[in-house]
Amino acid sequence: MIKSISPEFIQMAARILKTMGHPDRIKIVEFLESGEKTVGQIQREFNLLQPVTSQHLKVMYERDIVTFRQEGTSYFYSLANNFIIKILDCMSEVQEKLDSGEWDFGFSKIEHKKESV
Amino acid sequence: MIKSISPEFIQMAARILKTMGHPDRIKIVEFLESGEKTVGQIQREFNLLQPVTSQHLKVMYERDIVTFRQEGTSYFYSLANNFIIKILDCMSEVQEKLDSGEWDFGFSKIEHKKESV
DNA sequence: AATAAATATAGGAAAAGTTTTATATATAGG
DNA sequence: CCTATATATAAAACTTTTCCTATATTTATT
Repeated sequence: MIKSISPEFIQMAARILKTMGHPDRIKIVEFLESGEKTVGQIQREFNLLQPVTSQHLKVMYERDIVTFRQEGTSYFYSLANNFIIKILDCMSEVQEKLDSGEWDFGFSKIEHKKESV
Repeated sequence: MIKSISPEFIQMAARILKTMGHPDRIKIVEFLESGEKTVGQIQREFNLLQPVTSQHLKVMYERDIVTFRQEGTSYFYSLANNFIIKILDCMSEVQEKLDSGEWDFGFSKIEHKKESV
């Protein structure tokens, strides 16, 4: 029997994948994997503008990717669910395969167009 | 030791996740998991307009998610790499956990706002 | 050669996402 | 109270997607 993914799940997954489809956000989420971080820590870690950092976090909060707790003027953000962790795991597995040469996508280059648009 | 994902990989992953962040495209890719399909088969399976189907496939082709072979007037599309399969696996694992009640994201509601007191 | 079938491409409008600059809010410390 | 710090929010300018309608291209068939 073939697995079938339910429509509601697909909707939810699409929202999450789309949201995660941004380099900064992948980095942030990966950073959060090691534990909660304040906005300032995240901002400094990746050299982001403060509003950009806040906005990424806000979007991810609205989409249930991160959550936070406030303590004084600090906001500690952390991962909100296991799906995200799964996705991170998935990514590192894939990177391992690529590193080991077991897989080769043939598009190690960032730029890579078969067709211009 | 903490895994670290390389910058180039992050760029690539972001592109793929973003592209996969669309319900139709998740469905299409899942459909392709069982083997190559023509545009018409895909279109009929999900009741999509023909140009929409073609466009999704074109975008996914440009981003190395699918590939195709032509035979007469038919274009047979199939999955282009293992990352995609990993992502699909990841999604079905997550769905299983949700179904079994082992996990609960608690966000069935679409709207969900951070409100001050 | 004419036609049909399958699919691609083009163009534009609407929607969604991103970035920048500016400002507001809330808390802690003096 | 006043000020500094940390973070959020707002608004506008852009940039990218997405979706729709229309049309083009290619191959097969008659």
